[in-house]
Amino acid sequence: MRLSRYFLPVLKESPKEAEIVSHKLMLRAGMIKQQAAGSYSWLPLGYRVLEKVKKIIEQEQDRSGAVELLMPTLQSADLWRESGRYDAYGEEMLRVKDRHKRDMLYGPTNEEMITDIFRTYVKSYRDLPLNLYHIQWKFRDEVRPRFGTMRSREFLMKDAYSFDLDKDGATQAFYRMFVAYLRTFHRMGLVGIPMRADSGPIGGDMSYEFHVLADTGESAVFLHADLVNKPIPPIDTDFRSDLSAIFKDWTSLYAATDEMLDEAKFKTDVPEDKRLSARGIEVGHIFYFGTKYSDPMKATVTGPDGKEITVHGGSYGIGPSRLVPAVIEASHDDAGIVWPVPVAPFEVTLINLKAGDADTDAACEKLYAELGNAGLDALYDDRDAPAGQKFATADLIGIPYQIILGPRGLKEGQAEIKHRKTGERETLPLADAVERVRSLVEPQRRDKV
RNA sequence: CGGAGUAUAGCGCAGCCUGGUAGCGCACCUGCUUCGGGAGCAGGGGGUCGAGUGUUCGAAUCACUCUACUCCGACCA
Repeated sequence: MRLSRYFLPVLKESPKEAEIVSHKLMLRAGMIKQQAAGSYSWLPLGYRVLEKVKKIIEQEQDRSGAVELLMPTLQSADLWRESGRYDAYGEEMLRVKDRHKRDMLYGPTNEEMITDIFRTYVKSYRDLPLNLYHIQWKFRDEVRPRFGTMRSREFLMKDAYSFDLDKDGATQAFYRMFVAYLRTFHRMGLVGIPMRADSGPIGGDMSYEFHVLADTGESAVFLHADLVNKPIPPIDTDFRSDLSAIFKDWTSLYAATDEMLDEAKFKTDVPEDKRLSARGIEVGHIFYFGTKYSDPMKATVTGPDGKEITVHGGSYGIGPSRLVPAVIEASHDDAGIVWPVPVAPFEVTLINLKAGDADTDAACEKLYAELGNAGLDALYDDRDAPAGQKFATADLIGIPYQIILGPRGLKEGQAEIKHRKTGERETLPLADAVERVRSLVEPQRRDKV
């Protein structure tokens, strides 16, 4: 992408409505624009990050055996009357009427709709297990949206819904999502820790929240320090096998948010030097809900013995539009965002220090083409602007690597590479620059772990 | 929904108390000079001062009503 032809409205000062660092940086980096309380446009740079986050989620959902589809945002109230939630859901649900005065709603979630799809088509136990998911915009009319896209009213959500014959089957489905989530957050360059959550009226231990550790997180979390660097289940994990050992392994180490904290247990289960108090941002939630929807909505299949079986379900959410600020909260410095490679809008930016100078332009054009040929996501800053401005922009928008080229270096046949995260700079022959960046970027993509 | 604020150019702000027809920085446009960490000089464009009503000879400024947005709290992917 050539910056001169791109749309990147960066701001020197952050608009006053922004309170937390991720919100400020997303506004300053030209990633989002607020349109109303809790409602945002995703500008090109922000949209690229959101798409990368989505892609990783899709890859890991697919790997786990879940199947993607897409359901509408507007739903008929009738479905929600069936489950009883039309009246149970409060003001948070945005209710609208269509031209025929029919009651509609902007979906805050999709359990009813997916259950309707399931009961229409799935009739036999042989079709189970099944896990269907989609990534769609939701709306919850929060009393008080805040922190930018961290807590917006309209938000993007990946929600998966599993269907199984019985609780044992549903438990396996739960484990598959558990493992998929561990992998998903790791792949984004985050530390995502599963924490026992309140499972409400269902009870049991089948409700986990995943929290990203970040100093500015909204909730206090307490965990065993070994969880932070615990290796995730690898890419060749067999999702058709029994994953209970992985689940037990991870959940044997204590981790809880302040709401669920059992201080006595924290102290007895975790040695003192391993007790970690930190802050976390909730980015995912998985839980088993049994027959809560299948029962009233009559989602049943015929069993081997010819009898009708009410299916057991679970649902599994991840908030991509929240993950973007969560990554920023976990990774930034005074100069701006520091993107982990897997979700960076561009992996490398080429900075032409003297746009308009024929030799420098020619050398940059060549480099830019080579970056593309090497399979790198590259942003070429070809603007006619002072060097300082280009450096500041590159740092602000957080591209992991900067290749800096000006007449001075060009005369020596040298280019400079700056590592955004460490600030480290290296000077190397122009001809080696692309390969050097490629070798730095590739292992950090985490697409083969 | 309770409490507290804010609203003046794209962004950040001053002006309001003490009414006299709007200003600063950044951004934007033109020209020249610059060019390795958000450039310099000169010139220029852009605002029914959130909306409505009222008081007044005169309202960004005073009064009332409304709307939007933000913050703290209770609530949430």
